[in-house]
Amino acid sequence: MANVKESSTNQMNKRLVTTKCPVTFIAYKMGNRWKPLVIRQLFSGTMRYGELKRAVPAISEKMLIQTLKELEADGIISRKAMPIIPPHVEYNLTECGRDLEPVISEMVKWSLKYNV
Amino acid sequence: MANVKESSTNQMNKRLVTTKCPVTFIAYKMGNRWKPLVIRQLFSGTMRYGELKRAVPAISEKMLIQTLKELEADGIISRKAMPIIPPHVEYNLTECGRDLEPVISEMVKWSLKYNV
DNA sequence: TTTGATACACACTTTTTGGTAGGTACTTGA
DNA sequence: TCAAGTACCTACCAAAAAGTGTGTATCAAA
Repeated sequence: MANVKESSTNQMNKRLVTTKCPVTFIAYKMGNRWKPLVIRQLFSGTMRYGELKRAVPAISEKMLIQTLKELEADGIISRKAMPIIPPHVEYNLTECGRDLEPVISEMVKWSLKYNV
Repeated sequence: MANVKESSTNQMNKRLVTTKCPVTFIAYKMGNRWKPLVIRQLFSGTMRYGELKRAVPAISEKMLIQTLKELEADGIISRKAMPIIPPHVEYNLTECGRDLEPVISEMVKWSLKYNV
């Protein structure tokens, strides 16, 4: 997405680890700072870019679109842009994204048990 | 763990996000590069430092102890050091760590469905 | 005519993570 | 006496992630 040095040991290890371990694989798909928050919003249905922005107020616009682009590239969400002015863009979970529900629900269970 | 600037926006957002979102909370606990691999090893029982090193060959010693220290600090694993020479140190999952099993199993399911 | 809303894009800097390469202490076996 | 095994620790550097600030086009309302 943003300036990756494919030849670095870091990237080699990342590839190694994500191909050898299913947990690390999914962790890289949905485990960074903002992805879970965006995914969670979309569980309740279609949302526009601006709605997402307001729903996750602490996120910067850069991180929001970056997150959305990555999720889209990974097939977790879909993007539908209406060719009108002013622009109107809708985001949705794909089937793959909706399949994250049981994963997320187990994560929430654990967190509620061991979090404050 | 290593040189964190508590006052940065980065850290503030991290705190915000991990306290407000249970998914992000657990993601930070077990979702970085090496933690899942180490945790997985320990699912099969007690292991010594050197055994873990051999079981996860690509990991550097620095990352291995760093990973172990963090998991220990988070109460996910326990460390037992025998006061003998040469040293003998055993690592184990705590109850909290073992409770990651259902989470991990859901993650694996998703990964196997959507991975190559 | 300026402002606001829409949904971004891009250059730049700060902060964090991960990797490299060395060293520690102590003992046993060759 | 020299190497090997045990379980680490530390300083340093490269790379990635996250954050800041500005700019884009188009239209409608004030």
